[in-house]
Amino acid sequence: MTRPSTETRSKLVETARDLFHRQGYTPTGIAQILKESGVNSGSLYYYFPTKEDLLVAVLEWYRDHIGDNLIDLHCGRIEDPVEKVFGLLDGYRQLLMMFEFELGCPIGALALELANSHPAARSLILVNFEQWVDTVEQFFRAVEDRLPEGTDCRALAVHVLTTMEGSMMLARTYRSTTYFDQSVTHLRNYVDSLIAQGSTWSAPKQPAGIPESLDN
Amino acid sequence: MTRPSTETRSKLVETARDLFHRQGYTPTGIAQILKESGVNSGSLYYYFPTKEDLLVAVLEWYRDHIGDNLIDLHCGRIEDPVEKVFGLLDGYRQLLMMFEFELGCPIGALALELANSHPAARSLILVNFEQWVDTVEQFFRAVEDRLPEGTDCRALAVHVLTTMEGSMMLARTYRSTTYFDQSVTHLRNYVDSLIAQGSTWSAPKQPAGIPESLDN
DNA sequence: TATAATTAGGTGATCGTTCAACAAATTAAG
DNA sequence: CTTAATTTGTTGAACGATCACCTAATTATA
Repeated sequence: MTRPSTETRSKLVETARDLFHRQGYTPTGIAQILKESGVNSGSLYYYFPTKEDLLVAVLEWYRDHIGDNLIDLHCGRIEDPVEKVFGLLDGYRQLLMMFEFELGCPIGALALELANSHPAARSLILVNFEQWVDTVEQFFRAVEDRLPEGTDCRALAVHVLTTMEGSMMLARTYRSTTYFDQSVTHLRNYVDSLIAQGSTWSAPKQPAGIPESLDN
Repeated sequence: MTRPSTETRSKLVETARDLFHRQGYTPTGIAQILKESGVNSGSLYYYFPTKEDLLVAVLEWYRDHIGDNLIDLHCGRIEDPVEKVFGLLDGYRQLLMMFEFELGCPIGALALELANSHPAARSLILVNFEQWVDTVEQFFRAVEDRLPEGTDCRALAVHVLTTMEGSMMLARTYRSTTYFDQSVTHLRNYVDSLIAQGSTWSAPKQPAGIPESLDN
């Protein structure tokens, strides 16, 4: 049975993706991936010489499907760009509740687990974050005229991402969306205040911290 | 040498704390803890029947020392409560830079790693978060009169925590404080707007999401 | 002498990984 | 068209290393 060339490979990526999401990278053993995918070890190592190569394939899958999976799914039908942002956050909220807080942001969890030890994973996680921020940035750019003049839409999108990641962390720890909701409510309140400000006032002032360039 | 009763034990907790912080719980092996602490395996299992018991001891240590370590250390000399909040965040920023983004929030990383699989750890992580939020809440309460009437200081403190955790995640991934700074700047901008609002306007409206009680 | 604590050499199980043999599909030769 | 050679993919039993953990003997304290 050598015909379904890529089928075995993609089944491995799919199984690994699910297990890494639920359990993390290190706690997930090769044996478990083999068992749940119904693939033998030799086939796995035919496609992925090391476990880390499989991890890279999973992160590449996320990179290539983040658009389909998150953005369009959660906020495709909403028209107002600002509502799209919070529709996206609500999508994550639904994910939390649907799987009883066992699943969070797959990228975020892997980020903290692997940032120090797996350089290849780190740079792919970085790319995933960039794409996420890109998307939210576009939403804000679409309403740039409603925001205070000179507002950095990308920095604002970054703030949305950090709020989301932090909120997911608390939600999974507390097994409750209470803190998630509280934090997102404050974020919404902030964005609202920016828009209210935008019609009359000027831009928010620049960072107080020491500026530094991004080096990846 | 049985005299220094707690010395062996506390050396184990200290070593485990450091390794869990740098590498995470699962990737840290008992053998490494024994090697770096200079303790034999029998002694470890005399105090901690399982690896998870050692983890619990580490989290209890954080619980009992969070006041000394984080709050007083980073923002003890600052007088204005709002500045204390952002002084605390700056403390984490310094931690990131001092250890070249290898160290983040020890609780946050463990939260994502263990929330699903280790119930005892989860509830202790929860307690640590609570203490952190308590502290920041007190800071906001001290300036409650400057905030819009009816502002939920605890919810605002939660928002600070989520921003911090999310910002640390991005900082460690990007190995840069740029995004950290951008997010914190927006948080500061928000708090400033609340204070500006507080002198004239009313409270921010209630959460849009479905309210839910905290169950731990 | 009773107890608290440490030493150090183990245990079986699981870790990620390897590999020789094999089967199916593709290509090339007759 | 048939057949042989080659490539592509799969099988499943192993490998050594490390995993968390155990325990009998020993030392120190009270």
